[in-house]
Amino acid sequence: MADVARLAGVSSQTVSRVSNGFPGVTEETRRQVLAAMRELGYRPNSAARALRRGEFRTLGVITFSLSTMGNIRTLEAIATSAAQHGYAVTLLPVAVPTQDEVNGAFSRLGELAVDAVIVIMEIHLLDAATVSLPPGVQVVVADSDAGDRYTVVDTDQAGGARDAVRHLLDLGHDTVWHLAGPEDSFAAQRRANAWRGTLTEAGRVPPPLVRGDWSAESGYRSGLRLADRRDCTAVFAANDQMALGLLRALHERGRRVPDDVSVVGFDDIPEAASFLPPLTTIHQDFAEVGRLCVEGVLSKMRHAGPHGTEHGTTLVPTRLVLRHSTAPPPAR
Amino acid sequence: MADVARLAGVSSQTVSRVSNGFPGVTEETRRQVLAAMRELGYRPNSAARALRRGEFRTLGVITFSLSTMGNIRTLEAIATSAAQHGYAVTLLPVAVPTQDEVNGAFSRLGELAVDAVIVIMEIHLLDAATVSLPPGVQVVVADSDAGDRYTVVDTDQAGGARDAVRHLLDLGHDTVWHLAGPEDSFAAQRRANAWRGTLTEAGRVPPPLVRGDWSAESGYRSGLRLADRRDCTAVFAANDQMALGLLRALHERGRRVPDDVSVVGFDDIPEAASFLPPLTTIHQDFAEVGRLCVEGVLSKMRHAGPHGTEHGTTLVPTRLVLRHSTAPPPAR
DNA sequence: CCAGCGCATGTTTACGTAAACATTCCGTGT
DNA sequence: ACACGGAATGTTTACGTAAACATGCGCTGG
Repeated sequence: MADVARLAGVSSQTVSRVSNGFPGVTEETRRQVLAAMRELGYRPNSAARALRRGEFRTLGVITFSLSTMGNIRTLEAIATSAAQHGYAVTLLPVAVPTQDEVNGAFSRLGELAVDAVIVIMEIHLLDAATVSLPPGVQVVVADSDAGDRYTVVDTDQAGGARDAVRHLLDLGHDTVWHLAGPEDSFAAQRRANAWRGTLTEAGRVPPPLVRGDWSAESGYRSGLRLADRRDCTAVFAANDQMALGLLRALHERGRRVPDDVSVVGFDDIPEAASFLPPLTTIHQDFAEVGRLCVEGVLSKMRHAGPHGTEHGTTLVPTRLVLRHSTAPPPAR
Repeated sequence: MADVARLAGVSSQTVSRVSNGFPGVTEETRRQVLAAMRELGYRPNSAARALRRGEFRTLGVITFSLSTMGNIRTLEAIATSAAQHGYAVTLLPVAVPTQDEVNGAFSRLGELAVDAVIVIMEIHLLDAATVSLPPGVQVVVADSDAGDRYTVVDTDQAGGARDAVRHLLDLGHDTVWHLAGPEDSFAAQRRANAWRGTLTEAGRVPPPLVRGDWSAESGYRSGLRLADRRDCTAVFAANDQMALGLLRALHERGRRVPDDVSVVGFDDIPEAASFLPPLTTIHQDFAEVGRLCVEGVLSKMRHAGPHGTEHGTTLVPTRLVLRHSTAPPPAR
């Protein structure tokens, strides 16, 4: 910076002003400074900048393995949205979802160059960890509940599940089976609860819940069992991958979709339109979730009161995407 | 830090030594300092640290949309591997793959808190951009070629494609059709070249190349055309998504897989095992690619000579995963 | 015609850390 | 007993930036 100032024949402070786009610099001077910067290949040193300003212009994102499509899409939206606000995003991968690992991530985060944190994670592992967060670092949680203790942005899991079940009921099915996600997932829990609730509200008897683990393979295994039940004509799978496995199992057992069995998924992954048959599913707007996470955390940073901010949950609506995996039940 | 020093009754320099795990501190003193740190909730300020040390312990990753499974898995491996080396990862998303966007990403990167850069991207957009990189920032490119100008880590695209084609030839097919990825992708180009080369070597006539864009939808569209050709008994799809679309098209047109047509994919996405039928495909080891990117860039940082380092390409081998989408051709 | 004001620019300083150098203190060998 | 060496710790300083404050200059209005 001193070199630039020397070359441009100004003081380093003026260089600083130009570099930050501050007013109070003549157009003429600005041009000279910019020219000097270019000539010397000057780059502001972000460490010094952060030290001086007391902020990093960086958001930390804590997440488990990026193996689920939802997390990835959310992450991508976060990165894009953060960039638009002039923030960078640094990734804090947590290899294994254990309390120890999460604690580790949070304590590493303590010495990390980050102004705020977005957590894409089930909440229960978070509870014991947050205490070690440096004061003043705001947190927003995606994909969880617990709006009373954290600021949460999430897909409207319940609404989506309700739409899926209603759609199948409207087609004339007596009841709807549910291929659920793993027990320790709040998203899975809420989809399952909404499924049960919607059925009960409609006066139907919820069949026993079938448990999967999000993977296509688990959908396939569950599907093999479901395929043998003649009274199963409609299945709501908690995600598209399991729906894919389910489709395969039904096909292998000679049960046609949608003629014999209707299937609805959840997520609307890009491939869902190319399943056999193309899958009717609940579309999640991950981009919106990511965007809201960023805006939420930035606004918390700006308005952080002395007594902390109040929390709450923001729900992002879903959308039922009709394709070809659902139909009225076969005539009896 | 000064507060900690005061409380522990030592100088700030001793605190620094403890905080960095340096030798030359009595066990007794160390304990006192650690206690003081805990009591005051001290966190080293990473901005000051970076300013003083001249390094950020952070790697930048530039990538297009995280929409392809390969990029994501590579990114995840990079993040994990970087964490193991004590490095954080910051994400530089490039929304649209245009020259302008890439240039923008690189210039933002100039003022970013990053010691080195890993680029997950096709090389041709990179050429004009790199010039603006701050000196001393090392670059490693994943998923591309151009080992003469950059240090590249990539899957052995050609080897994988060769294995796929040979497998089909070994089953007795006369020739193998190829459903290629988009023209501007080097990966697609290299898979296509290896496909053609392997056929020619074996004395077969390569059928016209069918062009897709990686999406399942494009695989479906191409598949509809392929399905009508009775002389097409074996297809090598350049990725699993297109293979999925292809499977759907063949099924719709009544051509059985693998009885009438054999299909081999590329990538081995987790869902491939649940396709109808389970897809024989080429497994890519993205985790290894990511790991090698990190190690490569770190080693370049350590051994950066005055005249720059020499480049080169590291290839990560693939593996043919046999499932149920391939069989000998139907008897004529 | 000059006081006074506002704008463009310069000077000083502090941000938190760690390298380099300085000091202290203790034990050992002669 | 004393000089010496080495280990533990302290002191000084610089890293690059930007806020706060200071300066100088031209222009306006009474």
